[in-house]
Amino acid sequence: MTKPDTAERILDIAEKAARTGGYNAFSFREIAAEIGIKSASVHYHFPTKEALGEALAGRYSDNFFKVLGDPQGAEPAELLKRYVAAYGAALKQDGLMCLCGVFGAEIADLPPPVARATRAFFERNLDWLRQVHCRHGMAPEQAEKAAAHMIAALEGAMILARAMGDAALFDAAVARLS
Amino acid sequence: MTKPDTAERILDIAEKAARTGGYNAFSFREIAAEIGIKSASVHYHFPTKEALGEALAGRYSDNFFKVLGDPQGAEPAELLKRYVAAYGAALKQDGLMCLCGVFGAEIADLPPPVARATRAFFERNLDWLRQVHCRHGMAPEQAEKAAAHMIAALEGAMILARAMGDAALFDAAVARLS
DNA sequence: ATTCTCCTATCTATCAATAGGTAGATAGAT
DNA sequence: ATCTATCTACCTATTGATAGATAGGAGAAT
Repeated sequence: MTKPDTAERILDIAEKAARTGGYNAFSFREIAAEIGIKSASVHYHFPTKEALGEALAGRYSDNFFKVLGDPQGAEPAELLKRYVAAYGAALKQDGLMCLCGVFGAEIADLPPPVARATRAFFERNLDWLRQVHCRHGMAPEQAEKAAAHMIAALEGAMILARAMGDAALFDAAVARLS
Repeated sequence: MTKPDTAERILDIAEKAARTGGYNAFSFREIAAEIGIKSASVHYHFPTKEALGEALAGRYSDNFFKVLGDPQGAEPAELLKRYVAAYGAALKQDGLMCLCGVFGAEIADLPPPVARATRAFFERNLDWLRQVHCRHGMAPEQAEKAAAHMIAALEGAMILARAMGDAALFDAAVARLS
């Protein structure tokens, strides 16, 4: 039989809540209640909230880049299309914000380890995009700007679409990117 | 003498906290402590937290569009430059996020009146930009996309710059806009 | 085979801190 | 005498976190 893997379920539930309302939107008690255990048992798997938040951002980042694949792999144009689609999927399939987008908005109030993990996500994004743009024949200076622009447009597009309750606004906002 | 105008001070303090850590980052007690009154007195000016949040978003929006001015006023190119500068000022002068950007990221967890006021901010943004772009000779369809794109890029650029602790990333991300 | 030991994962029970909110009193100004 | 703005004192709910007990399984020692 498939083992419950409580730690994974904790992360799943916490991620969903965090991507809806930020770092304060998930609590040990709510997570425990949804699984059907006690809040003390959640502390067994993640000793503190900041440890849970850090694991959350780390797993989200890893999953994200597993989908994107090697920046030196497929054709640059194809990779960029895949990049935009990854954000779109997070919004439309999950119906949620980007976890690190939410954390990024409130970064100054996050515990240092969570803030670090959030920063790492954006650093990896910048790095991945810089590589792809350079392969596409762009000068390093321009690649840097293009990378920052793409991240910004996609994170902002998610906020705008969710705020207005209109997923079509996401597509409108990022139409010029791909 | 200048009267204290407690309500205004409450809004100032709450706005700063909210633009740092979102809706849960400001509390009646913290606001009261910073002013030097009791939390019950804050309830006198704003009966509930959602009323305070709503007033917060409303005032932020009004101030923002007072800076921008009439979309039918100055030259379109000049207006767009002013628009980008307004976001840049919010980030660099205040050192804070856009209030409605933070609220937008956690909109699904906000009390309905606060969510409405946040949506109204973005609606006004879309409207203002649509008008300016149309005046600039853009077709309505393209103006809609361009408007959504600008809002998204600017909100996202603020998140990225704050998350990475590097204001230059804001300029890099929005370089192509103006 | 039985017993002892250890680890895993959960439980009960509780703590101190903080949250938003309310009732009712009070001082001062109009 | 009324209104404004504050106070004191309290309530209930929720938060993250901890101490200590418990049940069950795995492996080793007898």
